[in-house]
Amino acid sequence: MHKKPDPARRSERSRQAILQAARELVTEVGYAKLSIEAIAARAGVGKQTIYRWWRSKGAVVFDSFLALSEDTQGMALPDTGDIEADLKTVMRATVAEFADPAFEAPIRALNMEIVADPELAAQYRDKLAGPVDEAKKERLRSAQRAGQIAEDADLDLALELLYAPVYQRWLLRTGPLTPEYADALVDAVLRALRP
Amino acid sequence: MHKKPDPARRSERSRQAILQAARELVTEVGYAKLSIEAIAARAGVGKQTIYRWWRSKGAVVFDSFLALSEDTQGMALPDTGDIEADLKTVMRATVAEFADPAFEAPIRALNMEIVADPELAAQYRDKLAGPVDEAKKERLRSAQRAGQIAEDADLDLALELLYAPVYQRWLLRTGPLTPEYADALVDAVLRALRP
Amino acid sequence: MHKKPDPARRSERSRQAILQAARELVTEVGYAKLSIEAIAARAGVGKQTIYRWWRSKGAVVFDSFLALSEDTQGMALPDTGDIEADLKTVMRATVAEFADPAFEAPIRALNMEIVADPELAAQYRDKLAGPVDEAKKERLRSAQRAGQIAEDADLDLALELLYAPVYQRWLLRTGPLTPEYADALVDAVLRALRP
Amino acid sequence: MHKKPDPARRSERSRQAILQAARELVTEVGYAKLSIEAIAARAGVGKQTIYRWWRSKGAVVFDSFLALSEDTQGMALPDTGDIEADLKTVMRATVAEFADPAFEAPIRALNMEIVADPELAAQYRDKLAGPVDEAKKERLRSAQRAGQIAEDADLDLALELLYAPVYQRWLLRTGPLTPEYADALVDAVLRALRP
DNA sequence: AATTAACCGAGACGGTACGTCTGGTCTTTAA
DNA sequence: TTAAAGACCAGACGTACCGTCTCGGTTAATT
Repeated sequence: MHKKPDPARRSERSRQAILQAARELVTEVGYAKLSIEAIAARAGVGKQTIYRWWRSKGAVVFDSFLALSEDTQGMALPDTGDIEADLKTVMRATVAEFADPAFEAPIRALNMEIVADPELAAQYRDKLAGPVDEAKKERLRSAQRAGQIAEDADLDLALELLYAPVYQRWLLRTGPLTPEYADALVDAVLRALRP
Repeated sequence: MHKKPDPARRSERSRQAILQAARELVTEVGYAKLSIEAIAARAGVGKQTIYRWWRSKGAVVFDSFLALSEDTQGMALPDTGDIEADLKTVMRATVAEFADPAFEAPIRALNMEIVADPELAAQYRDKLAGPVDEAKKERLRSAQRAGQIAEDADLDLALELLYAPVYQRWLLRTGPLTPEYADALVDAVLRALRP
Repeated sequence: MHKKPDPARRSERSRQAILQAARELVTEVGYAKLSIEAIAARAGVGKQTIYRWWRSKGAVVFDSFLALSEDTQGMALPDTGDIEADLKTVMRATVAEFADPAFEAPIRALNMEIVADPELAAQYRDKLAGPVDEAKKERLRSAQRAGQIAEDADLDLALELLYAPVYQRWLLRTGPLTPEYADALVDAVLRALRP
Repeated sequence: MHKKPDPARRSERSRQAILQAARELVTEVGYAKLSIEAIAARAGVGKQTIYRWWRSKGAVVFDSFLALSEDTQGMALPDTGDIEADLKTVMRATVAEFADPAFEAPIRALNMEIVADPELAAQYRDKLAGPVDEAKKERLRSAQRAGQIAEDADLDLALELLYAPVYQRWLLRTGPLTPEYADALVDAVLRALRP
């Protein structure tokens, strides 16, 4: 019979050290060359302590990003009343973030994990993407109330039309991520959403 | 000094055996648990023969899919004169293909490779995605000539608006891939492209 | 500072459970594969309780045998007046005991411990071998008084001549342990000890 | 299915390095704390190379001693015509060898292995003990021819009477190993073997 | 009766080593 | 020269135990 570990006895110090080590190593050697052995060594922790609390290397890396963005919660998008200007601001920022080489390696690692592991994908949706998407939809609803977007527009689809092209370009490296691209994207999507 | 292998001397029988073994093993054990060792054993081939001709596990898997779709070349999209109907036909087919569980494992493996390895991504663009995209753009150009789409529309962006949402939904498992979804997507994109 | 445990507070129930578990496990999995972890689990006892009272795995196993043979104390050898007959009786019994496959594993384990650990060897001499050897020497002294053995014979050496060959045969598996062998041994040793 | 390695392809260089490393480490850290991991590291060899050719840690250590004494073969005992003097010379040397603290650790390790593993015990008999015992018996036969030992004496038993007591004293640390002890032993055994 | 100090079961912890698996290189033999 | 075969060095895998530690919960002997 398999006994589950008792979470009450979990060492917070070890947990933090492991997550930090994972974050550091992903940026240093990349996700593919990352080993649990190295994480344990860097964190000054026995390997078993990792295996006790995480299912896989991916779960550790995933949690290390979760922990990072726990303070990103509750943010709201700018609302100047001009949906076009606001969206362009947001999308230009998004595009710039993706283009930042410092985030390249870890975010790509995170995405590989999510693609490969449905369970992590679910966690990602619930804990990271979900709240952010809700904030984005709230801004779009505000635009609906202002009559800038059709009342019957499918906001989930709208979000996908806005973000999926950027995501795909970045993930598959199929094109440059420039501010002009962000603007063109917003223009096109707003045309599709016009009342 | 390192001598490059002479492609003329390459054993076609071994190459085919390796590609087939790779294809079989990807579907059987998944990409993550696939090993060069296992491919060599299944193909009845020395490991060196694999290392001589491919850079990495990913390159072998990638080639094994290339070989499969070599006959998919030169296809053209339907052109009944009604861009909306034609696109809905195509997108419904695309959505159905993605939803097919039989292709799930290998296609996901292929995408993981492309995401992780920029060189394979380039090959993918040139040899697989490129020709298909060109055919799709050709259909859109035909619609432009027919006045169904704005003359100055950015066709690359148009393709991304059509396909990226589907790709993202599938890759991140963020939503169901239904015919209704395909139709809604086409409707939205055509609104964005209207003259 | 390190505080020694207070023997008065020792749980007799735990002690017995540990010794019994050790005995069972030695016969089941052999001494080499025996672990303190397994003993603790089988005995339903915390690991610390073992470490508190014993220095090593060997010490536990050793004690578990000590406990078994605590009732063997105070026995005396047969004395019919005929040293040859008596010794043959005793040596035949000894040989039979060694040949019994049921005792093979645990006794071998005990011997490995004694060979490896001088401190346990000392305990063994004092608590197990010593009394038995004294009884054997007493029988030889009786034979000396009866004039069947030289008065100046070295009885320690005599015991070694009798028992070491049997012990060696058993330990190194260098030959069969038969009643005939026991008789031949007694004959030879008695020739060496003749007045 | 399990494939046996091909001995023809075995690397002699690796074999020697492993045996030497094993010999060094046994004397440095003792048998109990010896690890295959350490042997591989010291020998500059992959662990698999050890597991490929040896069943266990014990087998490696055993072989490392075998290799050492391969040149000890074919030796003969002194034969001055005086069996008592010759035996005392030999037994004093044997006793001195056992008492040498430099050989203590490795020889004890070797014996633990032989005691624990019947297969190694068989190898030990055939390759190490056998030839030496034959040489000893040859000397005794010579004494038989000279009329110093009974013609019908059991020479195997004679050897055991001579060597087992020394072996037991050393193994169980039950007494000192002095030249006087060697002499007393020879005296006693010769009395037992007298014609 | 309340306090208190030790033992107790339990099990997490930092570690070491296990025996296996794979990566990528090198060598041998045959075609 | 290429290929099959497979030994080699290297090192990560996930597991088993080590011996230490901390946690609540008895238990027994003082207060």
